[in-house]
Amino acid sequence: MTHLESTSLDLLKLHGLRKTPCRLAVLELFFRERAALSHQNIEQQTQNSNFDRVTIYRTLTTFEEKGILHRVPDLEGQAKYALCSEKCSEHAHHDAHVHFKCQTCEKVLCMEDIPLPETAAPKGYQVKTASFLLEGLCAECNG
Amino acid sequence: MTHLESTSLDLLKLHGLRKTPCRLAVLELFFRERAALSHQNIEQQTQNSNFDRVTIYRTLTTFEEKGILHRVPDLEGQAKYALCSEKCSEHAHHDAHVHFKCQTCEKVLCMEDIPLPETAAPKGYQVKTASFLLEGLCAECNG
DNA sequence: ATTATCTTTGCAACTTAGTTGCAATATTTT
DNA sequence: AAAATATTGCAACTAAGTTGCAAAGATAAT
Ligand SMILES: [Mn+2]
Ligand SMILES: [Mn+2]
Ligand SMILES: [Zn+2]
Ligand SMILES: [Zn+2]
Repeated sequence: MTHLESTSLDLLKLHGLRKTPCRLAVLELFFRERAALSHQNIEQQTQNSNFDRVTIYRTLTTFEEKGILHRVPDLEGQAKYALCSEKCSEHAHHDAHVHFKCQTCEKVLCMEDIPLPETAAPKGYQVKTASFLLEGLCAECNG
Repeated sequence: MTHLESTSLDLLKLHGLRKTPCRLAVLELFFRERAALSHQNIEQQTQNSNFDRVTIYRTLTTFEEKGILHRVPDLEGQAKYALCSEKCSEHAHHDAHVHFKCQTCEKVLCMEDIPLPETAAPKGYQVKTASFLLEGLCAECNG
């Protein structure tokens, strides 16, 4: 059993989810890639396993509910997901960090270290959540 | 000719676009509502005119290209559009402001007065554009 | 190890968003 | 009024996402 396999297994147990090939494969994929992934990305990168598209959709939804993955703001296009920090749970997500999308390699990355900038809410408005997406060139593509 | 009609007409002329019922209706709708609108919103709010869905899609695309409308980051769900400031043109958009989505009335608003917060780009990364979406209760719904 | 219970999967069918080609129509220019 | 050009509507298509349900699989109890 590889390292990623056992980490993934632990994560499933921790959240009371059954160990299934699709769930393990999806988790391992997220651990290997360190970027946000769309349903389509996952389908392509697990082609040989031939999981049903619906199963992958359901896996993503389940993981989001449990606090294993969070949705990442990818304007235009499909929903993307990324691994949550340990703070997240079934009850609440705590993924208030900046995200970065590279215009060259298209990767979307969580900048866990960059907190969301403080926001001057206009008077009368009550801000509950915020999301901040930067776009440009990632370290790799910037050269 | 109402005020909105003539404003809309001017805008079409200014961008070298022909005056058509669909384009006028869509522009007037944007001037009346002051919120971002999706294709679906527009289709519903112009039902009696019975414009073809495809025509509405093309109208939105054209307006975006010309710098009349800009896309608004609405995570999940369909693309939304809002009126651009006068600075925008065929050649470049200049809509770097904060957007606000009300969790109650679902309206998405341009906060033209709130500029984007300065962003500490992580080293190695080159930031080119950014988008900041606040969510919560709008002034109306906050009561 | 077998069985019972409860979860997850795969399939088929459906919905909604968005795109493309093309002929008919409307708008602008001459 | 006719010619030139831009826009529309239709039909057909692709892609994303959802739902119901029966069969298969995982875990827990015996
Ligand atoms: Mn993230
Ligand atoms: Mn705006
Ligand atoms: Zn890159
Ligand atoms: Zn509101």
